[in-house]
Amino acid sequence: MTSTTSIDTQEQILNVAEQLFAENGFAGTSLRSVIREADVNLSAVHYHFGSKEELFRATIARTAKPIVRNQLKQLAKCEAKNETPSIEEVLEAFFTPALEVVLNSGDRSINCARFMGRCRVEPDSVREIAEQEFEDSQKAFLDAFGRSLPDFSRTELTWKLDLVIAVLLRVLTESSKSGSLIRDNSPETIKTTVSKLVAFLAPGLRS
Amino acid sequence: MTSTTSIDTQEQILNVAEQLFAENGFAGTSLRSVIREADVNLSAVHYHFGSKEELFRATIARTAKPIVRNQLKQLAKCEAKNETPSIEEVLEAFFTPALEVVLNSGDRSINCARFMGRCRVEPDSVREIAEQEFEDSQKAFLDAFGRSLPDFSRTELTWKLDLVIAVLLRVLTESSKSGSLIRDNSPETIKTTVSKLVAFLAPGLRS
DNA sequence: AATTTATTAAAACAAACGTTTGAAAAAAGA
DNA sequence: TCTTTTTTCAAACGTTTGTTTTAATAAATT
Repeated sequence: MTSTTSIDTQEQILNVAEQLFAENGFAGTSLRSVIREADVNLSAVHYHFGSKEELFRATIARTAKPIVRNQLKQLAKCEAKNETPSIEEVLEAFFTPALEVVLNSGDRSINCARFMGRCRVEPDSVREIAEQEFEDSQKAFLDAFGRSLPDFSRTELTWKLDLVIAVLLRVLTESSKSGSLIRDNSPETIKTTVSKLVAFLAPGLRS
Repeated sequence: MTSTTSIDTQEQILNVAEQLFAENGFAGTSLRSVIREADVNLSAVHYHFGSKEELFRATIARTAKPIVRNQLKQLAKCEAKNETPSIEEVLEAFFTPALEVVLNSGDRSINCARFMGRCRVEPDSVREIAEQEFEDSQKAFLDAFGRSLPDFSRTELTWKLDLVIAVLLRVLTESSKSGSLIRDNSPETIKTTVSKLVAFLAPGLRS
């Protein structure tokens, strides 16, 4: 079935595509620049993925799926322990999986962070592809916000969750730069980053 | 010198370029799509601006210059009144001019907001052009943060200012959508939006 | 070993890209 | 009015784009 070399080809294309999509966006990335750096034939991308758009979908799905899965799992766990968890716990369940998945991606960490950030500002047609991959998480956490902060309207919680995501993505995107919130990829760095983020945002969410 | 028709041509190109750069980014926007919608000749953009890159620079400069000027003015004013203003006053001096300029741009409001947001995630070569236009403001407000929050290190204040900008841009970008923080362009909406933003961020900045 | 399937390779396609050119038209200055 | 400058226009330049086609090679199956 799936021979070793073909898996390598697919993965190599995905890795390079992730980097170039992150740096130059969907429109700014040509398939030829991808195959040049991935050292594969131009036809390989159409053979394995079908089109440029399908390649984009596969690229975001690879990162989004484990994040969403772990976010929902951690949210469920903290709601099992406590019927109405605090907003701090909800934020923790939101941030931790994202930071873990991204920061534990080895060499891909920075690309995968910047790629997610970039997805959010792609043109509508491209952005929708990415948003589909996160919509389960987004819906679940908006509900969780509603239970933890019952005094606010749905619209108020909507823009607040939106800003929480903006902050998370900014932190991930800038994680490699000097003066960043994130210093390394160790487990305790993730924990302290999460609590810094929670401390930064929780008061404003209650206000 | 500058005939009426030529000013109209330049402005029309700038308006359309702003919209398309905002929607599709620098690489995703072709000069041909600009001139098509602006209803001018292809050569007009090279005649008036020189190149696609120079057109981009002119587009961001038009919005950035009045924002930066008013931010610095308001910051100076509030520091004249009070040697060490509170972080709330500093945030207010940062947010108000940006919201005013963007929301008072008539039809261009949404394009000009989304364009600024997009500039921040352009590839390095393009992003630098935009960052040059804001660097005076960014430097001044980092210093102001340092005076208002003397207990934090420069690196801590750097990522905090960075997140403040991320939140501001997200609010501006989403200003047209339902469930947004901003409901209309009236002066009192600007004031209440600013105080909501200040309330949302100031506690986290002190933490 | 023979045959079928999966994968890679090279070449070509029309369409769209940023930029340049040289001439026509419009506006301004004398 | 005549001359000069400014602005517009159509056409073409050489590249690059995503995709398709056809053939060659490698791997798996029988």
